[in-house]
Amino acid sequence: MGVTSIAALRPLERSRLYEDLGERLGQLVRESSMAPGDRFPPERELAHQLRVSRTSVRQAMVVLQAQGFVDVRHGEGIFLRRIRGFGESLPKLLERRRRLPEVLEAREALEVKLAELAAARRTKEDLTAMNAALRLMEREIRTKGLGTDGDAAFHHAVASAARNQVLLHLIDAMAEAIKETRVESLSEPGRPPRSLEAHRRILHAIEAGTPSRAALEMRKHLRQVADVSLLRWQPEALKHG
Amino acid sequence: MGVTSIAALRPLERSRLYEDLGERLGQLVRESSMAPGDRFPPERELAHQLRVSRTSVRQAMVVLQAQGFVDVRHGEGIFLRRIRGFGESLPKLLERRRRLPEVLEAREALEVKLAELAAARRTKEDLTAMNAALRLMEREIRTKGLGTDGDAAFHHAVASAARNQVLLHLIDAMAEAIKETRVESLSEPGRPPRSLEAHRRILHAIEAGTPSRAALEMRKHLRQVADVSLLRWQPEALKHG
DNA sequence: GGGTTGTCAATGGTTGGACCACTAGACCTC
DNA sequence: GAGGTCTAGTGGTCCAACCATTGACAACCC
Repeated sequence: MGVTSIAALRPLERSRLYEDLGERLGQLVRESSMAPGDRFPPERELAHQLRVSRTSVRQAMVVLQAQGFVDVRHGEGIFLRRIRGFGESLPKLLERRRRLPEVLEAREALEVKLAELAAARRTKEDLTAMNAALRLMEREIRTKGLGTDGDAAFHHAVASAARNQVLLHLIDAMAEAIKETRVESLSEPGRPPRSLEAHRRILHAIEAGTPSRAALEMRKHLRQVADVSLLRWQPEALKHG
Repeated sequence: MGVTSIAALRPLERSRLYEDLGERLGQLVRESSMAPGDRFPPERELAHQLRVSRTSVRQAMVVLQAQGFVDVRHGEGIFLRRIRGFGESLPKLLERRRRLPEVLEAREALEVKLAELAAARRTKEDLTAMNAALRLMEREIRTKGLGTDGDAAFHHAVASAARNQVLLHLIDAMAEAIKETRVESLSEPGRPPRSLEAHRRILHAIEAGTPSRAALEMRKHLRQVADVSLLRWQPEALKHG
């Protein structure tokens, strides 16, 4: 075995200072019995005590603010909003491949509802978009592709038709992880044509305006998607690393 | 009517510079035909062209990075990851009260699935927590409270029992908005005791380990919650401002 | 020629310090 | 006491410098 496989020689990746600070602040929150509404020490003091510049503290805070964990009020101070998951961002959570089973479950939760709503609210334009997506998928498959682009376009069209920005935002936040599940699933032999058929059934239900049937077809479809060895659920206890 | 109600005199809230920058970058992304993978201009140049300090550009980028919209690579540059929803954070989206109907729909999507999973995966400890939550809710109601704390504790216990960190993260991100819907709903006359009953039925299903029934009961419960005038769906077109 | 090494410019990462803007509370005046 | 004024504390923004990483290319060596 060559030197390249020695664990100690893998490229060491340095985290950014503001990320470390975020974690540190998480510790602070969890270990100091702070409650929602409590004020943090001033930025200047945090900077001094943690031996970093105020700029770095601010970067950390700006992120926490955007994630809704703290409330930064000009002239007043920085206040804790919620404790659970403090500092954990979804992108970071989704990076780990072993989370794919969880992603599938979340995807089902969201997309079944999206299909249901889409059946009730879709416009003519929405249906046009869905049809176009399926034609694209068909073309991809005919030319020996997996049909991932058409697949993605279809699900996006459904999500748009549901007219719910909150749901749309949640599903978008998982977009990248979902893409992985899509590739994983469509790579299974014989899968693309079956997937196309499933999509057609979903579209018919949405076209017919029958929410419950749309939900049902979407659920069936996603269960099928999840039925790939790599994507199956494993209890926490069995996972390594 | 006093001067206090003149719209122009409401406390004008200044947005932060980095927030504006985020939006501006969003414009840039949408209007300049950038594609995922493309590189942004260097921070220094953006700062110069937008007439702001590099610090402010960096704050904006740090947020976008945390939200997964860009990829910041030391020594290389900043790269676009995804376009849809660029710069829109969930907390900001949820701030608007008129989104409550959408929140309810998202909540149903997630919690029905959580209940289903909880019925399959709950441990003895999970059930203990759920029972404790219901006892708390009962106590609150007996003392003329709304039972919101017990309600929250119960739903949290269910979410934990589902053993899915992704779903947990999503529901947590909406925690504050959900709290509003909870108060809104439990304030309806006669609602708390009925809500408690619904919770009992959910718990029984989870206890019995019957996912489909747990899902059903949770759905019924949440439809009930949503049945309050303020929380009903209104099409975009009818909304003001 | 072909690989190795050194150098350098571009670019993000971090710092310290200055000054601005907002808030709440202390204080003063009447 | 009501009202205004002042001020200390705190976040918001800017600047200029320097550090760290990357990639490209020149210089070198065999």
